[in-house]
Amino acid sequence: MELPTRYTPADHEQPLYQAWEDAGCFQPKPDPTGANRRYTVMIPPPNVTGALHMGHALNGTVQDIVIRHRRMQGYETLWVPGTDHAGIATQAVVEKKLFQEEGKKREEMGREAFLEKVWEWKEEYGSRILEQFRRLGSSCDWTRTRFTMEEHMSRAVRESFVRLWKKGLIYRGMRLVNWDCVLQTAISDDEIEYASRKGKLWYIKYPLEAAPGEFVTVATTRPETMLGDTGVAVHPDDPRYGKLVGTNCILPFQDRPIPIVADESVDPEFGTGAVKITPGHDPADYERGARHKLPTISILEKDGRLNEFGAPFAGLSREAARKGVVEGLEELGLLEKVEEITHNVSLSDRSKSPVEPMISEQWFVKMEPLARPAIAAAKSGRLQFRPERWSKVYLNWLENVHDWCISRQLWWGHRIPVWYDEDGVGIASVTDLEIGSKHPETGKPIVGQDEDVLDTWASSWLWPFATIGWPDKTEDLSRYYPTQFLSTASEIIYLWVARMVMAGYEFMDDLPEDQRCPFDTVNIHATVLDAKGKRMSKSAGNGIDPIDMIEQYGADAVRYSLILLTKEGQDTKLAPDKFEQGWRFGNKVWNAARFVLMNLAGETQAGDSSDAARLEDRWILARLAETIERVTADLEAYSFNDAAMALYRFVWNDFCDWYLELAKPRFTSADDPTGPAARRILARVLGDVLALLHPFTPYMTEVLHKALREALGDTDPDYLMTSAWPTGAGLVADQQAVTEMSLIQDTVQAVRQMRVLTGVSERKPLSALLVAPREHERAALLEHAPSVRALALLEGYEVAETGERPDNSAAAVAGGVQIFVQLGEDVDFDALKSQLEKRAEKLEKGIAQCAGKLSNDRFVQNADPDVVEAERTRMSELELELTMLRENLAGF
RNA sequence: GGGCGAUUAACUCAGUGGCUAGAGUGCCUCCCUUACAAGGAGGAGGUCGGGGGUUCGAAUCCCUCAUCGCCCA
Repeated sequence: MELPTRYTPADHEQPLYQAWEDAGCFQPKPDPTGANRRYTVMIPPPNVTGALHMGHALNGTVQDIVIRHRRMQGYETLWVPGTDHAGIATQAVVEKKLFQEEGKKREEMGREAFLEKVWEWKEEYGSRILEQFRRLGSSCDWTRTRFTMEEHMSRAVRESFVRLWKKGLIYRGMRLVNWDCVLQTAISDDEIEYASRKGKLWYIKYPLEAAPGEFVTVATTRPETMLGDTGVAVHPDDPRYGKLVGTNCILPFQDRPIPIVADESVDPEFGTGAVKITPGHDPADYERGARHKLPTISILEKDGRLNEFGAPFAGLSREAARKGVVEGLEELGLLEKVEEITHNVSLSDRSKSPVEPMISEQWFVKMEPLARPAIAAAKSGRLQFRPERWSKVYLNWLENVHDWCISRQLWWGHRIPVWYDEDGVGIASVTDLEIGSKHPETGKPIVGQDEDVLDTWASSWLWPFATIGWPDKTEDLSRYYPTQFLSTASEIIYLWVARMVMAGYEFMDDLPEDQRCPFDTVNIHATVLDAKGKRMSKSAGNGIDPIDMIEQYGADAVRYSLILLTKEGQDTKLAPDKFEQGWRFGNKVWNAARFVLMNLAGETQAGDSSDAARLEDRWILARLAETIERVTADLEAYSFNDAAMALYRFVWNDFCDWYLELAKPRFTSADDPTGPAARRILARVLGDVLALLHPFTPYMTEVLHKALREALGDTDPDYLMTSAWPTGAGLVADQQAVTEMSLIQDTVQAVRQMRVLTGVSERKPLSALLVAPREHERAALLEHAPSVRALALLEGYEVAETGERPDNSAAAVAGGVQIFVQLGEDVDFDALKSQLEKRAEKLEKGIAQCAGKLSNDRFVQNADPDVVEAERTRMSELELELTMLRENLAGF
């Protein structure tokens, strides 16, 4: 089997992905152990209008690692993919497209025709982000792909709505909500973005009713809202205004008297310390107004124009009204001053227009009863967060939860399943109610359905169970719920995670209490930042497109790099060249595999510790055993970065740097008796490494696995993806081999260092005398002489208990072994000498530290006996080495 | 304003009480040795943000200050 010298991801990725999919590898298979272990992950459904960004790529990688690892362990695994219908975003995209391409507005088309256009758009463009998840290698079961607007999800949404309705948890009311005047809908908090803008602070004088010619001055950034003012607030302890509390001032333009009230929430430092109260257009004022029983006036129409309460500016847009108000105040002499300020403004995520807090009639869900079990789940440990600290964010939100505004004035979404009779009395129903049919409670004829749709989250909070059948009692639902792992971004903890937990407890109520929580572990992945530490965002244009990186470096490199760079829960700064690390590692693995394959020479068996013929065999298999154990434990603990690092070190620093080099001489002569053992061990190590790496780098490992299996004579190998996870069977964690091997490594490195520091070519054969006073080191150096000689290129090789330094020799120390190497005539020892001196200083420092500790009675008495013993051992090792070093230095 | 996180080598980051504080990149010297020059061998480089405290012992725990960032209001 010949592999090309380089791996070309583009040649393999898509065909391989297709092959896996065609073979049904992504679909759940029963646990072969018969233990019925199952592992389910639900993808956080990306926005159907979205494109893959680095956060998705990281999160997709994390989920795929988890699911591939569990699949290989034999769990019956299911990863459900899908998208959410993103009400506002999608409607806005389609509206914009329609207007640009056909010059049509949705109002002209009507609801049904418009929704048809949205579905057409979805069919054409809506699978883009899922296609991008495929590029990443995500092993989702695509046969179970879900979309929050599909028929089945609709039924689930209606069922959930009706259940809550029947329990009295849904109500309708006039509330202050975030209003998008362009899209003309209520929007949720998460659909708002904040931008720092230059603005003005206007100081407006309100005449005092009882004292003509005197004023109270309020400062505001939004002067036009004064038309809806119903009061002025000051801090109760503010001496400037104490005597005014309880009196009225007169609202300019409308000459309405409004009261001056004292309220703790006022910041005396802001502006003049007196603030206008506009309950109809400011959330803080809404609460102040409620506390002081002030009326609420809404001065805006749904499109942002002023209504009759905005007199004398009725009919003007917000912007025109502001201009009119400011000019009018100037004319009236009521504008005290204007300051330039920088402040945060709230913009609608989609329309980029300023968000207008506005009173309107909306549907709400009472959250407090739903929150209770969700709080208990986190407190009892039933629900775990990783990193744990995020549970605080979750609990803080749930413990201060507000009722949830679930209605949106959109067309694209689940229409609220409420029908009204002629008196406007509503009833929720799972099935459509015919116009003219009798209202089940009032008996009066039904006249129509509520026009509004539900917030997208009102469907996505059902995701963990509605995707697998709920409200039907399906086989999937009973098999795969509750799930085990949810990985998502921190900003979505309360918007989505908390709501899913609430929904799980509320709607999966036919399960025992501890089975209702929708997942065991919530993993909060790192936030991906740009090279300057700023959040990547489309609007800032500082994002790195994962697909570009996949095309440049390959999906495996992108995945592995992301995991190497990202310690769980710690934000990560990313630049395009960071992906080189994963790419280099892939190249290393590829070439190590090439070496193995070109040296197998017909061997068909992968070996184990019983094959070990030499020290390096016992050593690499011991290290393999350690690595398998470590990686398995790390993955089970969701420590992806640790697992990836452990594999990196094993593959590069142990297998490639040492084992492959030591194996080479065993293949040069065909009759080397240890050749077959080396071949079997290479096959074993490579095979296990590919399996361990597979969750991280699925494509390349699958390609190499096939090549390896074929080289071992397996003509029709199984996919690595569905092969068994390594267990370390047959491997001995031989600690003595590890210790002996490090003596060999230290000795070789000491000789290499001598060569470089004295300028003697690494290709020039030399003679060495190794003086090892201790028997075990002497024995090891003798036994493993071929290894040392090969790696250090030593022609002459002598090991002795005692010995004098030969003339013209360089000297070094490796642990308790003195190394004398004859380099030839006229060699400059200065560099070597100063290196040895530096080493001696370091040893002295270490010895001083040890001595300090050991001479401290309190250390000896209080510290763990093992620690004290280790310190003593270390001290004597350092002293031995220093003594040898001093002898050597004296000889230069 | 509230909460959270970060500050360790030139850069990006590991390292939560005990080996001589590590890795990748970058840098310097040497090497195209038949897996890989996308590589190999060797090397330089850190008073672990400042200050205080706890401890036999602190990068690690506590307090405090500073700077940066994120989330929420």
